[in-house]
Amino acid sequence: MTHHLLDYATRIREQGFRLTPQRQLILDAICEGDQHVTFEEICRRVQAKSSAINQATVYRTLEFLSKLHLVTTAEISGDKVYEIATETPHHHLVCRSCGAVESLADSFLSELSARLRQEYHFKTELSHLVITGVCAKCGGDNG
Amino acid sequence: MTHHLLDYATRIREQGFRLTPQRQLILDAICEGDQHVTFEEICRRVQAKSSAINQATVYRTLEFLSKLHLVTTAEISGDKVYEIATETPHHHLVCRSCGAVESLADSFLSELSARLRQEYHFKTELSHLVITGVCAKCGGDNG
DNA sequence: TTACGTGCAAAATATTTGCAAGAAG
DNA sequence: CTTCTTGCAAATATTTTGCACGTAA
Repeated sequence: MTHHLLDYATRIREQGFRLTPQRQLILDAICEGDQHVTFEEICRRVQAKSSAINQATVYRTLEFLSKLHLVTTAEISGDKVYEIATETPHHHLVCRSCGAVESLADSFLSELSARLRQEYHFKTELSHLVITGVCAKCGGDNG
Repeated sequence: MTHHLLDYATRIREQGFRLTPQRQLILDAICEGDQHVTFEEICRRVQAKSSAINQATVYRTLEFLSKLHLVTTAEISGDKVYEIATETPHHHLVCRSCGAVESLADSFLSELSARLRQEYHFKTELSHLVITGVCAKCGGDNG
């Protein structure tokens, strides 16, 4: 996952905010996790690089980045997780048994979105949908 | 929403647990909310009827009822909410703008479930899926 | 230089736990 | 009776806040 830090910098500055080392580190920390990252994990990564970033700053920064739509949030098996917001939305299959997380292309949901739009006039904003179930490995599924 | 308390009683006793007044009150409180209820709301309702039920009991009971699959949980715009588990699953459309919550029949998701099962061997357990977006009223949608 | 951001520590919230007393079955 | 449950209060955990100092632009 490439980390277009310059883009982030621009998008932050465009809104009249500053790009601080703390914000960079936190963005890095989220990017490095190849998928979802918890608050705890973000703190760990960030503090490995710069020992003294305050937790309060992490809380404030995550809220800040969410407001700017640079970061999205979801809840996976009871844990709040963060992820870099991407151009093309994607979603996740989470196995209730082994906890495995698999990505799911947005196209899988386009039909559903279309129906909801037509029948309910509801415009889905599925940037980060989490679908729970049992994966192939755990289900002993063979058809 | 009918409250088949006897059924709950049976299902609780079947597992070797007891049906206490506290558990009844908490089940009532969840049923009375015509849709999702927060922890806070449950406490309020419960304490309106029996002034002195401890919060710790509510926490423990909700966990207990979840384990028995009598109650389901979801996260709606950052709030953990509880709902009575129904025979036929149903889901929710939540408007990010006005907060309105609309129910969605499970049939809307059957196609998606089928595809995930076929292509991923993933068995969905969508007891309480929350889809965020913008509702007709807020979207100014007309087609 | 001038707000915007951060660190810090304390406050406010939220959740969990141990244990003795109470009660359902 | 038996042991599952509750209440209570204390222990933890989590998140928020105020304020003075630091710093990006």
